[in-house]
Amino acid sequence: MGVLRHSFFAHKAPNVARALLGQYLVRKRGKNVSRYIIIETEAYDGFHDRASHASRGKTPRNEVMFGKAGQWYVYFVYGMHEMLNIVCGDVGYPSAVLIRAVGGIVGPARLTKALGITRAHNKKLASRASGLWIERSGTRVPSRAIVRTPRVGVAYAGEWAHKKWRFILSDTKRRPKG
DNA sequence: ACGATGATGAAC
DNA sequence: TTCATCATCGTA
Repeated sequence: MGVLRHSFFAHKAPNVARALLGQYLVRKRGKNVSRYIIIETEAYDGFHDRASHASRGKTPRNEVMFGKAGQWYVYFVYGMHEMLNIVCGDVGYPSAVLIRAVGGIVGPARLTKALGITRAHNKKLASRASGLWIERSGTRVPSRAIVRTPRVGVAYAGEWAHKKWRFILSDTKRRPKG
């Protein structure tokens, strides 16, 4: 399936976060290519979202969030963990989606560790050239398969903390009882 | 429940 | 230059 590019990401982060569920995160290391279905995301959107790094203006760390959609934003936190985000929205409008979990790997720090993603990917385009990209899945995700919750670890963010900007692809393997 | 572990940004 | 904070995780 096709590589997702700028036009997919140039929208508001919550919409992109939801649309990413069921798509494939693809990692190429050497000659080995692995695909992982995206099952959990979080949106960080705009100047006023107090949970977002961008809420205190542009800084050296977060400047990629203000740039063109479709770039990776990878940052270091807690002295040991790397977090993988994809930049969204229009140039000048800071937003990004944190990829928190893929099939078989749950947790944003576990994900980057397992796939060998580091700050070296920061500001790189999500493309084959960077060895890390996203491909469209053929199958449609019905909205009833998506669970929305508040974001994790942002209790400090006041009223922004309870926005339901975390999107989870619920277990589809169950069939309706009948 | 808590410590690991270091970059970041704001204050001074 | 110092300091509190941090989009987490493993061990207890």
